[in-house]
Amino acid sequence: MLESLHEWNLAPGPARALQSQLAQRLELEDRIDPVKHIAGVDIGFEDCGETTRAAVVVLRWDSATAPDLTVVEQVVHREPTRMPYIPGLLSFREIPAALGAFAKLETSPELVMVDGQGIAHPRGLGVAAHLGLWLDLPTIGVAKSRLYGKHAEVGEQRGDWTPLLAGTETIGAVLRSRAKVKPLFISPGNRITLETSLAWVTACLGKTKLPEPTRLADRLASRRDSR
DNA sequence: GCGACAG
DNA sequence: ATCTTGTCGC
Repeated sequence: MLESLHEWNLAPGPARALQSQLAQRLELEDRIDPVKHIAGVDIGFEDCGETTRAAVVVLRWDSATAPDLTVVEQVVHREPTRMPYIPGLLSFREIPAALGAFAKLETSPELVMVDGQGIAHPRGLGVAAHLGLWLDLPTIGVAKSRLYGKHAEVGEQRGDWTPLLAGTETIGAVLRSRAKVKPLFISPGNRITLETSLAWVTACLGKTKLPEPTRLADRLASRRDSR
């Protein structure tokens, strides 16, 4: 479609304007089909950054055997890097490759966890939120550091969390996913609330800092297991 | 004008 | 993000 051809080739100014527009289309209430498969997404780079590699890992969620998660499919997609990293415009650099990976997927996840911010973004459209609009799926942003918002100190215990604030509005949560480790920044992307996002991230937490979907996608995108 | 700044 | 070995600790 015409719009898609231009969406990924915008200059910084127009890109920021588009983010503000698209943010208004986000659904911040739960609209989630019964969850049977959860996908984790992450992007990596090769050839000194010339090639972008998107990785998607799909895990099976069994309410009966939960929190046991089994990998049912994993896909890697490579394509030329289209633009440099610019704080606040990460989605324009990573989403094209991510969509390529999803296109190769045979399984259809009902929930997606993305390495990056959801609505915890200057214009309310982090990579997880932007991808959620394109896939029309519930997405959760799971970032390893802060981009936007303020917060109090987080408790030391695993599971402790404190709201991430933009003025008086809560846009996410700073979660201590594991004791003695830097906290995670969780924020809803699309079709999900912060409360539900926290519940799913917590449910997918293994013994490491990152929830399984993102942890496995990270490993796959980081070049080690991808070949 | 001076910082801050996902991956 | 990426370049990179060993090493300290639960």
